[in-house]
Amino acid sequence: MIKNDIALTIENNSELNRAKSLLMVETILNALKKSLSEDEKIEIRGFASLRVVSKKTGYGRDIRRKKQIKIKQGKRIKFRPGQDLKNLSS
Amino acid sequence: MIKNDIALTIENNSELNRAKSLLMVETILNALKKSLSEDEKIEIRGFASLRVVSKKTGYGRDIRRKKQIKIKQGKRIKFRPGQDLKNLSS
DNA sequence: GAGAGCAATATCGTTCTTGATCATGTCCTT
DNA sequence: AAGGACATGATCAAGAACGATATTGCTCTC
Repeated sequence: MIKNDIALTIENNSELNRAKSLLMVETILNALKKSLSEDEKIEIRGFASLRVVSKKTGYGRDIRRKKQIKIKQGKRIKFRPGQDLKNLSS
Repeated sequence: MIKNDIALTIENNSELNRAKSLLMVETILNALKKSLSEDEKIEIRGFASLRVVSKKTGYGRDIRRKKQIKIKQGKRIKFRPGQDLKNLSS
């Protein structure tokens, strides 16, 4: 399933046309991104929760040269499946 | 950010009222769940991708009794942040 | 439909998640 | 506003993911 399919789902279940549906998908995604960028957690009961956690790993590996390389510290997005997703994937 | 906030985002960016917006969120989530339950992968460029992978770990741990316990094999949902999410969390 | 733009893959050592479960905290519905 | 429902945290060890990068393959845009 790709982004267009999601827009199609919106189109089929609302009074919005295709273009507006696609715009709607973008709007929602941007809202989610913004929420995460502001260090908020996203919690969608029954589906999943997303949260930003800090990375601790400070190394990596250069495959070609086969040696360790330094990695800049940063953050990571943690995804936790909710109850419904756990059921379908158990 | 929680589910109601997402519905609010829809309400503010479409001709849908609150109830329809909430219904829209459920519709989309159900489409995503169904997609995953059918072993499809979800790929939203610039945001993230979700895919179902089979679990390999076959053990667990009972904290109270402090001993290993068997775990039934099943599936797991893997989340991979897309470019935009990587940027905001780097 | 073609070209451009991301995602997928392989690699390997260290860090981190997975898994069950109860208690607690947070959210949603009545 | 309160109660019911669901997420969170703690716990431990072993197996899996993470990280960079270039190439390949799929997706999106025009």
